[in-house]
Amino acid sequence: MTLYNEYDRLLVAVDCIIFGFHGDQLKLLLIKRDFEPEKGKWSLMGGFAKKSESLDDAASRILMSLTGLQEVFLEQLYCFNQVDRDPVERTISVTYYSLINIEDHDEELSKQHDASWFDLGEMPDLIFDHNEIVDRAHQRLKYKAEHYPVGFELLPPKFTMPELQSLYEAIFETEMDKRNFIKRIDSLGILVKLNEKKRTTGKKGAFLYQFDEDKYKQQMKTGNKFQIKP
Amino acid sequence: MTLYNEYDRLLVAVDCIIFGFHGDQLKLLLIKRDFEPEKGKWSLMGGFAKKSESLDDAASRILMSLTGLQEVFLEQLYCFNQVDRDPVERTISVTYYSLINIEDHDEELSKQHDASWFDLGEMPDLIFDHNEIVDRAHQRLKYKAEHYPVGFELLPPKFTMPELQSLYEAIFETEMDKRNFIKRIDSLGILVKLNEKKRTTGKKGAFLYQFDEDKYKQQMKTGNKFQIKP
DNA sequence: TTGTAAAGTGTCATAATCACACAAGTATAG
DNA sequence: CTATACTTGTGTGATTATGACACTTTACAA
Repeated sequence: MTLYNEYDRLLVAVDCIIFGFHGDQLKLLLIKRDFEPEKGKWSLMGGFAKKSESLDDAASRILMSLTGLQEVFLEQLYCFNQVDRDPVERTISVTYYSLINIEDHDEELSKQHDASWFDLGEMPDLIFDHNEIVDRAHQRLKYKAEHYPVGFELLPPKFTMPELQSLYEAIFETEMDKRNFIKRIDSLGILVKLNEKKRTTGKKGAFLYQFDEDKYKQQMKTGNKFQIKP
Repeated sequence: MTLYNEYDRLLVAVDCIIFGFHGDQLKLLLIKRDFEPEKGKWSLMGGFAKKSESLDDAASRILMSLTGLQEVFLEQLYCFNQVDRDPVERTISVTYYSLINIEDHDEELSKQHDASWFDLGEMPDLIFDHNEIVDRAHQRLKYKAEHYPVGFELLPPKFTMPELQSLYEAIFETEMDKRNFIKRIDSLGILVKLNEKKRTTGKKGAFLYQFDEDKYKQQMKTGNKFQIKP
């Protein structure tokens, strides 16, 4: 076809912001680049879009190649489009953020990419506009976690209330009152309390809970709104 | 430079969702295509990204070319990226939505493009995935209007309370109680009440108000949150 | 002057939010 | 075996926000 001949074609990068949570800290998985430009600097994991592949699929592929994970939370964030953002050639970056259970990812793969986890509060300088991208991803995560049950994506399937609370505190960068927090979570009616305790923290041990997708859908159908306010 | 030689370059479309408001109705400005493919069908106004121009600038240019307007609310919405969304060639579309005062746009220009306004509830079938794009834009507008004072972009500088209310009702697709609505708006402390009345509707006439950007910033600084709930 | 159409105004009951402190359970150390 | 240390788990009441609700005012037109 020649219909669109007169127009420019652009390089389209797909970059992934990969969130994890461990030890009260919200974390990001970054790679140390072993290729030009900016070889040796830290950056988001990325790749280039292919003609025969959707960007959603490209993001999945890139995430898979670094973490070994598929079928995890992955959502488009924003298209960064400044003309000079990549010094080599005009490139736009369509970014995707992902929420993973940090225990699930393939450490072998991430070693191969010289990847490592950084606390969100202690990010190194990243290449190009990647620091700006991370900021926007964090903003989006705050919004998303407030209005949708995506926090559980960052936890193991079984988790304790104190863990859940400290996750939300990390996301929102606030402290919360534990009684009010539990009251709100309980009122959502979307968790199942198990008869097991996790004993690693403290001496008393804390009961484990599971998120129940069906209960969540049921609650939303009956007009209940998911919301966790900072 | 040859660093990125092995990668594909893609066509990048920039499409604009242009919202207006008139007579209690939220409206969209669409064009009847006079070019292939899908000549004669309705579509969003769009164009292609250029190598030497940011997408933000491209969106501005496209909006300007249809409406004559510059410096109006314009924000990136989403990058639509299905492989087969354009039958001619693989094209991704980075979309931008705009909120304009419908009285301000250049009718001459829109005539030249065979453009016309449609009520959001009575949209024709659009080309490609443009109906899906419109849905997403409306969702975003709902969110944005709830949390930021963007509604005023859709009104003339001076407007009445009933006009403002019917704007929000159109955006949220709900009805609101006018006493509670006015109470909430008043409590935001961001409007200036003028000593003029608009007499076109009804016989009594309604007082005119203006949005005050400075007051808004002041309110936000003092911890007041903008919010208009559906 | 009277009718009409839309604008403008206040109260109260209910629900949501927020601040706040002590007891319970258990592993470990003495 | 007893005491200690550490973290979990639980309830109430005051304050604030929300939502339902109906009549009066204004000014134009007949």
